[in-house]
Amino acid sequence: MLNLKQDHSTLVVLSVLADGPSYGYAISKAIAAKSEGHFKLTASGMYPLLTKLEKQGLVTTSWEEVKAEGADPDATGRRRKWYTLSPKGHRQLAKHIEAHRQMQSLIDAFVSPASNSHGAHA
Amino acid sequence: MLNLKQDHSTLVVLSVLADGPSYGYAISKAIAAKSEGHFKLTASGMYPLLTKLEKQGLVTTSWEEVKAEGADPDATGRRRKWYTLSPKGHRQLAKHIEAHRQMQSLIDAFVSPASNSHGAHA
DNA sequence: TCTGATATATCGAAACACGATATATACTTG
DNA sequence: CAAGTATATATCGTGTTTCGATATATCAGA
Repeated sequence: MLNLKQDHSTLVVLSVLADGPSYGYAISKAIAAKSEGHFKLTASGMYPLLTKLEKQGLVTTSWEEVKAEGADPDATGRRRKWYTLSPKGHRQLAKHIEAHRQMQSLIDAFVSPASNSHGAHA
Repeated sequence: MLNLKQDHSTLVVLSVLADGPSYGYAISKAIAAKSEGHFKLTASGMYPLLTKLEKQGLVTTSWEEVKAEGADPDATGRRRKWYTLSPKGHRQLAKHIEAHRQMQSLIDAFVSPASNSHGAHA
C-alpha cells in the first residue's frame, strides 16, 4: 500500500476527474479500486489537494444535498461536494502526463540494462 | 531543470554507482550529464543521501587524497570520498527498480488513453 | 592574484506528509 | 431501536523533506 505524494496525487486525481465529475470520498475509493488497492489517498491528503486544485482553477465545484429516501424534505441531509475538471484542468492534466512521461524516459536512461552492465564503466 | 526527490535521487544515485565507484561531486555531474541537464541533485541533497546510503550499508566508502602534480608531499591535498555499491546495495537497487516499474504501470492505468476517453464515464 | 571549478558538509526556513481528531449523516443488523 | 459500520468533509499537529544559503578548503587557468 503506497501513500501517494503530491505530484502523483495531482496526476491521479486529475485523471480520475477526466472520466467525469466526482467528489472526494468517491475519488479516494476510485483510486484504491483502479490501483487494485496499491494506492491510498486519505482524507488528509485528498481535501487539501482538491481545495488547491479549485484555487488554481483546474476544477469547478458544486454542493449536492444527499437525502435519504423518504426523509423529511426539510432535513439537512449529507453534503457532497462535486468536482468537475475545467478546460484549464484538462490542459494541466495533459501537461502533467507529458511531464510524467518525460520523467519516466529520463529515469529509464539510468535504470535500463544497457546503462548498468557490471564492469563496464566509462 | 528538475530537482530530484528522495525516491528518485536514491534510484538514480544507486544506478550511477552500479556503473562503478564514484564520489559525490562526480555523481552529481554524471546525473546532470546522463539526464542531458534535466536532473539536478545538488550538494545539499547529495551528501545527506550518501551518508544515509552508507548508514544503511548500501555503499562502502574510502577517502582519497587528491594531490596536485609536483605539490609538496607533506601538503594536505583535497579530500575525495569514494562510494562503492555493496552487494546489499545491488540488491536494494534491484528492488528500487522493481518498485519504480510497478509504480509506472500503476500510474499508467490512470493516464493511459483507454482510461481517459472523454465522455466515456462508467 | 583573482576567478571559477572542484570537493565535502551542515544549517534553517518553508513546504510537505499523514495519522489522529472532529463533526455529521446514512445504512445495516441483531 | 440501538450499536456499529460506512459515507462524507475538513483541519490539526508532529515529524519529515526540501533546497537555497552558507562554510571551508584546494586546484586550475587567465
